[in-house]
Amino acid sequence: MENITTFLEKGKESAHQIRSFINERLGLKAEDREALDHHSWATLNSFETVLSILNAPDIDQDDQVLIKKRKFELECPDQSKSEDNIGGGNVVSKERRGCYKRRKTGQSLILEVNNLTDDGHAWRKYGQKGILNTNYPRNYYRCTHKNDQNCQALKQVQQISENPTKYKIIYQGQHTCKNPHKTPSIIIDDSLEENSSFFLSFETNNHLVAKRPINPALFPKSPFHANTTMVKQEYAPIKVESPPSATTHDPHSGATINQNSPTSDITSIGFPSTPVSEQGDVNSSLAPEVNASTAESYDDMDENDWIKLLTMDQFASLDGLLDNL
DNA sequence: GCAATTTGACCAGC
DNA sequence: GCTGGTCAAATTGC
Repeated sequence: MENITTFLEKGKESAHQIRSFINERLGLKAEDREALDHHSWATLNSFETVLSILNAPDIDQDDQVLIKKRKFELECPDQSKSEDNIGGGNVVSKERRGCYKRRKTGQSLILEVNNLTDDGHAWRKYGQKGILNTNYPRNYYRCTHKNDQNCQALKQVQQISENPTKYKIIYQGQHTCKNPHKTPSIIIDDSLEENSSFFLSFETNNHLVAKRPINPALFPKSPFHANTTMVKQEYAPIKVESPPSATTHDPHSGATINQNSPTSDITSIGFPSTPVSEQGDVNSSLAPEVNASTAESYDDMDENDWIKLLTMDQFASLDGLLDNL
């Protein structure tokens, strides 16, 4: 870890020097200077981002979680395993109600989509909650394989008050389950990408990962790019209160579902500047256009993988700029 | 009958 | 005390 940090610090410093060098030694036109500013900022920001993640006080937080977990286990024996051996009756079950470990906001991925479709995983709804200052309830999902494979992935889906045709999806935790029946990837309609904006957010505890929209081309193979043929209506069971003009009634579940299109049109994936609980809707107006790509599995990619891509892309951009000078 | 969803209650964190 | 996340009994659908 220390080596990584050292290398990143050096890379950051080098990027800074390159920027200074170009700025001072070369007579740039205003537009070139602007481009240089943009790319150098992005490059430096990438280093800052990675460093901030690596330097996050994870160990301390993990320790705290561990302590709380132990306390929880003492007071509330593991519910999934002890359901049958703690006295067994409804009375005991009721007494244990609410005895759980509430998750602290860990790393989360925030998406803003036009439609709700399959993201390649099976989810089971476990709650719905009205949220203050919002017109629509927030739906809570956990991985279907939570019990059989102890998969800890969670997902929240909420229709955006200001723009009811869109939904904010928050993914928390990573899938540890193996589900051969599900194809990975989030689906996006190529046809809409031209005018779409992407924001991607990986949040850590109290940690701002980035403050600025990123180029979606950074994620040429991201799960947010896919073709439209893989779409499956995953969310039919979700009771969402869409505007009358854009909704229909699902005969299967009785739920109201969005009818805009069968695709999952991700319009923004954000780097919010505030924690999940505080941030408003993700601003998509600043992001550049999106290039379409094909669907692939990115289940294996974690936050650092994306950041590597991000960093590499910024270097490539800077490289291209230098070539043109 | 089983699995998934609904929904009121409970509790942690702020 | 309020808000949001989770639990679990009840309900619904296949």
